[in-house]
Amino acid sequence: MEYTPDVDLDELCPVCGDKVSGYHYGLLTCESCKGFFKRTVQNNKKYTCAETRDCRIDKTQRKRCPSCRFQKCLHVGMRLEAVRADRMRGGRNKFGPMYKRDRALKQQRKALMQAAGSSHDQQGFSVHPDLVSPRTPLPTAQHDDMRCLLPSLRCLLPSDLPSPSQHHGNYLSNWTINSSSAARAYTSSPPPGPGVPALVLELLRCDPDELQLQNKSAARLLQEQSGWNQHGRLDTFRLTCLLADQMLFFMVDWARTSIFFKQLKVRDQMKLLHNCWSELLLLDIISRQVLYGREDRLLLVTGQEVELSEIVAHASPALISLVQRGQNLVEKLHILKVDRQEFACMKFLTLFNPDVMELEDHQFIENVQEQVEGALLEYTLCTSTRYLERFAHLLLCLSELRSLSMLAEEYLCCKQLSADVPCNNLLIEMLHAKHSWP
DNA sequence: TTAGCCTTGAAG
DNA sequence: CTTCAAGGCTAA
Repeated sequence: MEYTPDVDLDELCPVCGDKVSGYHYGLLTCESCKGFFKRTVQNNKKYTCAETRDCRIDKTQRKRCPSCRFQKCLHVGMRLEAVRADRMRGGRNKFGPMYKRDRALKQQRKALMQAAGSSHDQQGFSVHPDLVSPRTPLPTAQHDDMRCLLPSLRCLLPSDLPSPSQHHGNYLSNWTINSSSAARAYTSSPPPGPGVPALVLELLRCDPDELQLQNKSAARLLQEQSGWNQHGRLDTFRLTCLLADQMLFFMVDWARTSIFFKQLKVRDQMKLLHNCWSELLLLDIISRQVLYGREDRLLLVTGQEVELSEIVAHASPALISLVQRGQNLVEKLHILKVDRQEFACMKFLTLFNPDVMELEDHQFIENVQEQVEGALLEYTLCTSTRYLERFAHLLLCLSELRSLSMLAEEYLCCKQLSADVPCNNLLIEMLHAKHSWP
């Protein structure tokens, strides 16, 4: 078993891919990007891109476009506040504890990956190499402060840690909005980059960190698996439901802390989520494939991969057609090279659906829909020459997503009728909600 | 301007 | 005391 004592330093700089030299301005970066970021912020430098604001930044080309380099610095999560206005040397800043937590998280992640890798090898699972040395931004303070929200754990595993009391019984009915922590999350937004609409940046900031999702879901899955292994073989479908259930909790957590959504009354929040949960779930899976996935494999939220051929080999015709339609959509979005910004907009467009019946704050929801649509259009205008066509394609994908999600819900309903779905979880609550509204 | 190495100094 | 992420310096 390979062991590297210096866990942090074998990673690559998320900006340019060079060797990292330590934590700088919020995350692990190389020495040169540290210096570049410092010079840019200290001297209040303004750059302009001579190309189309999407220059590749790597070790050999990082000097060519400072504009895109700085943009990337901000995008991966380097923090302006960490550059000191008074230029005081030495000492520590408020990020110290965050660095410490991040180190612990990485350590834990590494152990998890080793455990997951060895225990899944016989089952055809593998671990995505890009995710072992991540290219996603590091967790920020706001994510670290978020408590681990897994109330479903309570119902499925009663012996587990106690969860907050508001999560007893019906998961959504008496769920409360923690506005103070939500407000804190958006107090310091980076300055809008050239061409990227401020709202798009804001929506992107609401996106959870992929690595944290991985850690939480992988830990949960391993725990479940160890429990099952004592009593018999693990059931794949049951495991899938568990994973979907987990993803639903992440989704609810994302929504409740997101801009606009947190301003809504709980009743409207529930209606919106009940309406679009399956779309958001699929969009989440699909965006993961487009952004990080590899061909002919399904990348799970846990960071594990499953061969598509393996799924198809064991699936019913209904499931096979679902998988194929999903793959077509992945392919389409992949060709379009849809990025995180656009996916973030698409998530909000899906969530803020003004067609939902009996909304109390219908006007507001319609406004949000229009604002996000406008921001997405503006964004495509900056990033694509054939922006109208691109924008139309993206909306078309959303409508395909809608019909796909309806098929998926039908599939789940059939499965549930045959009592294959484990009951008493958020997935089933969502499945039933749409039909049981007054 | 860049990027590797140096100095500093509060936190642990 | 040690640590290590800030800022500083300087040759290329």
